[in-house]
Amino acid sequence: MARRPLTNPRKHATQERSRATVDALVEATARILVKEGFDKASTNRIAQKAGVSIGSLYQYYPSKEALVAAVVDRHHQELMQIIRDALAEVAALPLEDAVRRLVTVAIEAHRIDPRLHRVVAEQIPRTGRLENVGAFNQETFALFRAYLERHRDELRAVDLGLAAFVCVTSIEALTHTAVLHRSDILSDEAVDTLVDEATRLVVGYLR
Amino acid sequence: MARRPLTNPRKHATQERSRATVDALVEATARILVKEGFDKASTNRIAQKAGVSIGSLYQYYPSKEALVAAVVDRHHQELMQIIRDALAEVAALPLEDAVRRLVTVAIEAHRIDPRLHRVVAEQIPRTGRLENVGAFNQETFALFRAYLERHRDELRAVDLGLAAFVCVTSIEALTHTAVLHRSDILSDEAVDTLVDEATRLVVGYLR
DNA sequence: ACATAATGCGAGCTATAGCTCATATTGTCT
DNA sequence: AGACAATATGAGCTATAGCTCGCATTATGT
Repeated sequence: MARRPLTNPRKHATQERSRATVDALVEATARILVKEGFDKASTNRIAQKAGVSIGSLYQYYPSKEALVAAVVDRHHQELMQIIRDALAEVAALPLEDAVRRLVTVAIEAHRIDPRLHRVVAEQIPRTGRLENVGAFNQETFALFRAYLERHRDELRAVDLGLAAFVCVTSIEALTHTAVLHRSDILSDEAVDTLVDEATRLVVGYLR
Repeated sequence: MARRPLTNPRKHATQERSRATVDALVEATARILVKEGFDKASTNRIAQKAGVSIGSLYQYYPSKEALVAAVVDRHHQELMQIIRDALAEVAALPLEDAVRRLVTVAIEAHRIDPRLHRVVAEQIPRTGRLENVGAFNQETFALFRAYLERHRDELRAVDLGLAAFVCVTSIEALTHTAVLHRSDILSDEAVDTLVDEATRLVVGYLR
């Protein structure tokens, strides 16, 4: 296996000024990745676009990969928060309502910044953040599983861990693929149909 | 958008000897990608491992990306053939039998060489082969849709194009994710359960 | 105000990746 | 056998990416 470069930030910035620098670097990295692709995202270019010197860049991030990883992590934090909120929101709703809402939220989340989402998905293997993604998914599985446990009376007999895997993976794939490769399915009228179908898929499976 | 390097082969090799050269190059690229990762796959290294001079490499492939694209394409051809065969095989089977068989085949296909499969999945964005993947999926959708048309009497009223999208995307995601990230679900005993669940998901949705 | 720490700077070094081209070898055809 | 095309070779050029380091500037605390 290839040895990966370090991807953790170097210092923890304490002053206001330096936090701004760090933010600018991550933001610039994201913008360049989206607009110009990974290859154009050289450290010099990132520093330039961030309005920061190359020296400062290396004070906070030990490598280009670390910056990309920061972008990936930031995006994942945002997504996880959306998922947590959504699952808290639907905790008491009956199965079908809950699933429908979750599917809708998933589509909305993917639509916030599809280009960044695509880039993040593409860059994950490079960042050595695959394990993090594993953890990320684990949390989602666990949260959804908790919902299922609470609503066990609405379900058929089924291993809840496995069911959570099946449902979450399917919903994620459908929304992800639709947003990134099938914008035709997502016209304002068509979205509702997709939501209906995904809901039916999951609900039909669970009971 | 970033301009991508050319990814098409340069000349078409006619003699026996040169075809061997080309094969060795693609094979070496695949091996290096799997064992050492994209960064270590320099053109010099590929040529060396293929037992071919760097000059010869550039006679057939204009860039490193072209070689990676060749690996991706080759893998996709193989997968598509498996899918075509499987769908031909189940064409006359009733819904549940057909789906169960397809899910099984999908898992088997992913298991042939999981590490290569993972690498290919990771490298697709870099190769500019996303459109090809689109086409690849289009064909799969079309083939499965044809099956659905033939068995319409077993299905509820549903847009077959959309249904094909939902089913194929779900099956692909479940098998892909299970093989790459959840080997626990794929122990010899557990596979059957996964097959059952995936089958139930899809069949329940379709009727 | 001064000392000390935190942050910022950017010219320039090192390494290596991608690639070319002049030349040599091997195959094909008559 | 000779001529022409196809294929193979690898030393070495060019460009640029990643990164360091010595020094300048700005903040903090007393």
